[in-house]
Amino acid sequence: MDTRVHDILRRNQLSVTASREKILNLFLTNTRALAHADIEHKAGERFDRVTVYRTLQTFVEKGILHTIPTADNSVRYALCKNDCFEGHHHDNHYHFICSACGKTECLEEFVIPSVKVPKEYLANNVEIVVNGVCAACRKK
Amino acid sequence: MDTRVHDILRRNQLSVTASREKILNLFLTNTRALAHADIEHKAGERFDRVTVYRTLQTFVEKGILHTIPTADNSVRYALCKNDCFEGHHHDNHYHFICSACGKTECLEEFVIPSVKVPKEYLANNVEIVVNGVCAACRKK
DNA sequence: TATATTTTGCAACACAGTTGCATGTAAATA
DNA sequence: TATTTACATGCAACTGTGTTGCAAAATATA
Ligand SMILES: [Mn+2]
Ligand SMILES: [Mn+2]
Ligand SMILES: [Zn+2]
Ligand SMILES: [Zn+2]
Repeated sequence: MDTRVHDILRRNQLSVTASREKILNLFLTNTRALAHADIEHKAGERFDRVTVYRTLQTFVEKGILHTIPTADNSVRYALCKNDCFEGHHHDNHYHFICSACGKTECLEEFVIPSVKVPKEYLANNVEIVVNGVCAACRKK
Repeated sequence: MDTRVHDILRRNQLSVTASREKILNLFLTNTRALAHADIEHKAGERFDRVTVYRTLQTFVEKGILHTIPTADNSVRYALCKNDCFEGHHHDNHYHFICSACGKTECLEEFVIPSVKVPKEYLANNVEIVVNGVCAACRKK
């Protein structure tokens, strides 16, 4: 169990429970984003489906996780950087999904390009998802 | 009923049925993208849920409609331009969703900006959805 | 019009996600 | 540490969305 797990939960005024520890640990020990099903399989078996849903919901509300929109309309979750907090996400980055292995990554190192909108329109937020093949899969 | 309805169906080797006419007409007489629920309400009442699903599926396969990914994971459909055909979509544009009225538009007039990916990665396809407020809603 | 081919509606199902409520567990307090 | 209080969990039941098989109906074709 990653040592940060306990701290992150306390910092967010969450009581430390087995399911929260287990699920948060999954994200701290994996670089890739996880779908609900991944979590239910890896952490699950031991926890009720509803508990997994509620835990993920809580983590998103607290700014511990953020969701990633995908073209196939399945929700994935990834760790937020430290500057997200309750009700205020600042996840100014876009995402990459490998079509071969399904790996989903936050690309935090690149700047979101500016995107045009029609005259008189106001753009608040730009969601970008890049589909492609990751380095590991290209070598195969 | 829009005069193009019949032609579009025949051009795509689809038999002309009441549900296909009605649903296709909805898209030709609306500029905005429609969700399944919109269609079921506007065209529905008269058609079975399953028929609406199958009709939309067929239209997407034929290249008459394309789907739009949204952050809230609900599928929306919009008319393709003429250069899409069976199994080959060429919808190189991004989308705008108004957070006030829900209007969803294809922004065909702008170029998709180039987006960086990590070294050794291959980018195949970039999905962009801009959330904001449309001109009509800003004036209110 | 008669026939072959598609499409439709219905029922039944699968799956994701939500809600209410009683019980169990963690945190706060004494 | 023992007690109290607040919160998290599991279960059952439910809703919404999308799919499938099949018989009946509608369409296209000759
Ligand atoms: Mn991210
Ligand atoms: Mn479009
Ligand atoms: Zn990969
Ligand atoms: Zn609007």
